[in-house]
Order: sequence, then structure tokens, then C-alpha cells
Amino acid sequence: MKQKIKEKLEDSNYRMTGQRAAILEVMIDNQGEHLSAEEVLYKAREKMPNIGIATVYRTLDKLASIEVLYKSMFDEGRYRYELCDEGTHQHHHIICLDCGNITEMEDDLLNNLEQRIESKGFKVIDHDLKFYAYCPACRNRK
Amino acid sequence: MKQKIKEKLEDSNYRMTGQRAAILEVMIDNQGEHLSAEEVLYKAREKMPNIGIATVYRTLDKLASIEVLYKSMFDEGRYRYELCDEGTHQHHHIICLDCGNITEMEDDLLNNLEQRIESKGFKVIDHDLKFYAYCPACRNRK
DNA sequence: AATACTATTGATAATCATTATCATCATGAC
DNA sequence: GTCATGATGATAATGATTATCAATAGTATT
Repeated sequence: MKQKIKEKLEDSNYRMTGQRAAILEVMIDNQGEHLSAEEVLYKAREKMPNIGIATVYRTLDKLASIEVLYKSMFDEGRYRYELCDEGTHQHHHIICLDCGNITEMEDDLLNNLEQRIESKGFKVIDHDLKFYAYCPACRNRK
Repeated sequence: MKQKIKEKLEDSNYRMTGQRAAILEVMIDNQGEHLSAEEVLYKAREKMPNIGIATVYRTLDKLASIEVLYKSMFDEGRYRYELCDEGTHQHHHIICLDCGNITEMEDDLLNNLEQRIESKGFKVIDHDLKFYAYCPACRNRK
């Protein structure tokens, strides 16, 4: 996996450095998580204590630009990053209104809506669907 | 309309002041638009030149908390506000990747997805669906 | 209408996430 | 190894939003 990403980086004239490898490892170790830049910084410092926050931001954005990571905003004023899952390009998020945990949801089913939009003259490129809910764990806790 | 909102405010122990009325007027005059706090400030200053940015933020958030406005984030690092449209609680946004204009879209159709989520133990409260697309005007321009 | 109480305001400082700057360092091609 | 260029870390700068606080305005009471 890292080899593949390294090639992707080099295709775009980006070098695979120790810092980038550390950040990538963090993202791979936490596959399925949605990490903020700060969270990535702390985890990356376990592997490389001197890494700086600017490098984290730069690297995360670079990795997002070559589609190794997704970058998205969950209505809390900061971006979060997650590893792209090969193949499953379409996935939605369920955000727990209590604990804040983010669950992923496979599947699309928005085709009919997209078709309706295209029939009005738009060209739809992407979409973003979030559900706000109470998760099973939080519901049980009450 | 303003009368109704005034009552809503007073129900929550908030006063209808000149500043709040000015901001409300701006939102009503621009129904269907999605304004940032700064945009509201400039438009409100036409009616009340000394109004401050802090008051704008405070008022917009108050009005959102009593569901007179919607507050949402369109992936550009700042919140935007729009007047709630009575009745049509469910609406989605189509964001043009070229000019940035935001189009609204009536209709829901997410019930089957929500049911699927609830069958996994979640309690769904709300959702947020955005489409990224090229709008008819921008497509024609090319 | 005067008073008292409390909400509201504007100016500004503070905060927080992110981006820009820049001198230094590391990497890959030659 | 040398060179050209990309990458890094420290830190300053930015931009949106929030907190602070003294002054002001609304509302209810008398």
C-alpha cells in the first residue's frame, strides 16, 4: 500500500520523505477514523518527535490532492482526513449528536436525485451526504 | 412575518431591537440567498450604519437557535445563513464548482436510506445533502 | 414618568484553525 | 560529491469567530 502511494507521489513530483511516511502510517494505522490535523500531529510525533504542524497540514493536503486521503468538514470548524478506501468511492457519514463519533455507510442510492438535477441542466460531479443521529451506544447508555 | 418572529424571540426572552430588526430585514430581503456574516454586516449597515460585527454574529446565531435561520457550512471555512422557509424543512443544496452559486432543491427521498440506518440501531435526527456540480449558466458559458 | 433590573450593544482583545514566509536541510539527478 | 530543487520546522500572519467589558437601551414596576 505504501509502495503504491509512493509511486503516486512521485508521479506528481512529490518526494517520499520520512515525515510523509510517518503521516501516511498514521492514516493507515487509523483506517476508518476521521482525524484532524492536530490529532495526526500527535500520532505522528510518536514516530517522529520533531515533526511540525505545518508539515502535517502540507502533507495532508498533498495526499488529499492526489486522492490518497479524503478531506472533509463536519460542521465543527475544522477539517478531518481519512484514508481513501480503494473502490468504495461513495460513502456517507453518520455523525452522533451525542458522542461525536463518525460512522461510515456504504452505498449510493442517490442516482435518481442526481438524474433529476441533471435534467435541470446541471452536471453533477460529486455529492456529500451526512446524517445526524444518536448512535446505538449512546442510545443504550440512557 | 416580522411580527411572528418577534413573538418567537420574545417567547425565548429575547428582545426585538433595531439591530435585530435590521438583520432580519436583510435576511428577508435576500430570501433564498446564503449570506455570510460579513455580507450581512454590509447590508445591515445600509440600514443602521453603526452596527457592529459582533452583534451580527450574536443575532444570526440567536435567530438560528430559534429556527428562524439555517446555519450551514459550505466547505469554505465560514458559515452561511439563510431564512428558513416555512414548511419546507427538507431541502438540499447544489453548489456550482465554477461560480460558487448555491441552488436549492426541494424534496426528500432519503427515507429509505434513513430507514436502513435506523435498522442498525441509530436514531436519525437530521441530514445534510450537498451536490457539487456545474450550473446551467456556467456550462453554457463554455 | 422615574426607577430598577436585565438584555443588548460596539469596540476590541482573544482564540483557533489554517496558511504564508523564510532560512536551513534533505533528496535525487548528474 | 555537487548542484538544483523540494521539503522542513519555527514562527508570523491571516481570517473567521468568540469572549470581555463598560456603556446603553428596553421592559416591568412603582
